[in-house]
Amino acid sequence: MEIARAAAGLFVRHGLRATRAEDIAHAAGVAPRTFYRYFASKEEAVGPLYATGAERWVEAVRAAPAGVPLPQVMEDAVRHTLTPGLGVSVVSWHWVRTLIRLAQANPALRRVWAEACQASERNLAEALAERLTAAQVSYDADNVADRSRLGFAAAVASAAVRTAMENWAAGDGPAEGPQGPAELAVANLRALRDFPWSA
Amino acid sequence: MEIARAAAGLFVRHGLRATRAEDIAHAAGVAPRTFYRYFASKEEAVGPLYATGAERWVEAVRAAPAGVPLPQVMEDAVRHTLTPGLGVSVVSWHWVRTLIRLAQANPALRRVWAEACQASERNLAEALAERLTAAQVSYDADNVADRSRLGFAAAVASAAVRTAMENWAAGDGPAEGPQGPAELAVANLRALRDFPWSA
DNA sequence: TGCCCATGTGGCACAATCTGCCATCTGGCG
DNA sequence: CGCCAGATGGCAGATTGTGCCACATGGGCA
Repeated sequence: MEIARAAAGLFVRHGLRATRAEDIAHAAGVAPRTFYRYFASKEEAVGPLYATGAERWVEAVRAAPAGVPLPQVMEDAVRHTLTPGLGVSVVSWHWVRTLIRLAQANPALRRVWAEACQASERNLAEALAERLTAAQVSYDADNVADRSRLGFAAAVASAAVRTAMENWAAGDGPAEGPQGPAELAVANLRALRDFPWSA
Repeated sequence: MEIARAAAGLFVRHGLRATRAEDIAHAAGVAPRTFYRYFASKEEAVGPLYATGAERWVEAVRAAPAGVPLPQVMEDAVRHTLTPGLGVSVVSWHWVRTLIRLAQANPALRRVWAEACQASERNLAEALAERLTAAQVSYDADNVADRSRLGFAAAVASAAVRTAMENWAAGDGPAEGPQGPAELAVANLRALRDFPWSA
């Protein structure tokens, strides 16, 4: 989204406080009224930026063949999405880190980040449900306990990636190697080796 | 917080859209200016309501003796906090369910809920770090991988409770028994029996 | 007692944020 | 061409959010 990039640029350059919604609209080449058709507030404008990475990850999980075991699927998806140069261009990682730090520093932005994470979590839950039915595992969408278990599995997997991103962004380490977000996330997933994903 | 209760009442009675920040302030017996000293927006006003339950849970974890194994600690804390009549009065559970549903229905409120959950997650991470050092487990707060693992553990435990609450609130089941939030959360925690909480 | 100061509160003005309503433009389609 | 659906922009106005100052309260101290 063009507006989102304009907003991110202004937030980073001039600070969140100093940039008005009108400024973002102007920078993106649209009228203020149009801006408010897409976003309810200036903070929300960067939401799509937070969301795209997560969406790509869930997409990768969704696209995996049904035969591969789920832990393997998620690990592959993580490497595919979070390794610089594969999913996202190398320079973008600087922006990602800056934006996540911005979110940690500002309550309003932190809410946007938190909501983006939970949105992708719901998205992942849907993907997992599809995999379960495709694998002919008994799953009753109307059963509270079943839904709760599935939602929890999605939350756990999402958290593996989210906390990896947050901790990487908080430090100064490189985006590649064992300190990079991809390997941190994989380490988290490995800690779940015995997690009963489908039971 | 008195203001939070007033806000919740108005949100439920008249809807989020129809209640202005000024109305909340008036209902709580304070001036609009005072309202904005405590909350940056009318949606934030119910934040404390979302936060208190989570805080009580983390507090229970923090207060547990160092000798008890962590899974047991968290399970006890869940039962203590989420069983109607113990931590929260029976009638309050109706309010809790209503407020969580409100959050699911409204983007702005959903962000507040999401942020409250992540705040309690950070809180729990701190509590876990204290437990680790108290138990003399090697833990390096300056090491990215160590911090990531700890943050992930906190996220997983938080998610167990959060998803239980969300799924319970979304349905019509009772607040007690195997379909209640306490047992749903315990079931989630049980799925983590092999999780390496401190490694 | 009188003074000072920290803290919480209210009033006022004003900037900024949203939103409803309508006008305009654009592209597809019969 | 005439028409329509969807996206955009302008404008007015309600609502939200904030800086600044004033006032009240209560606690410590000479």
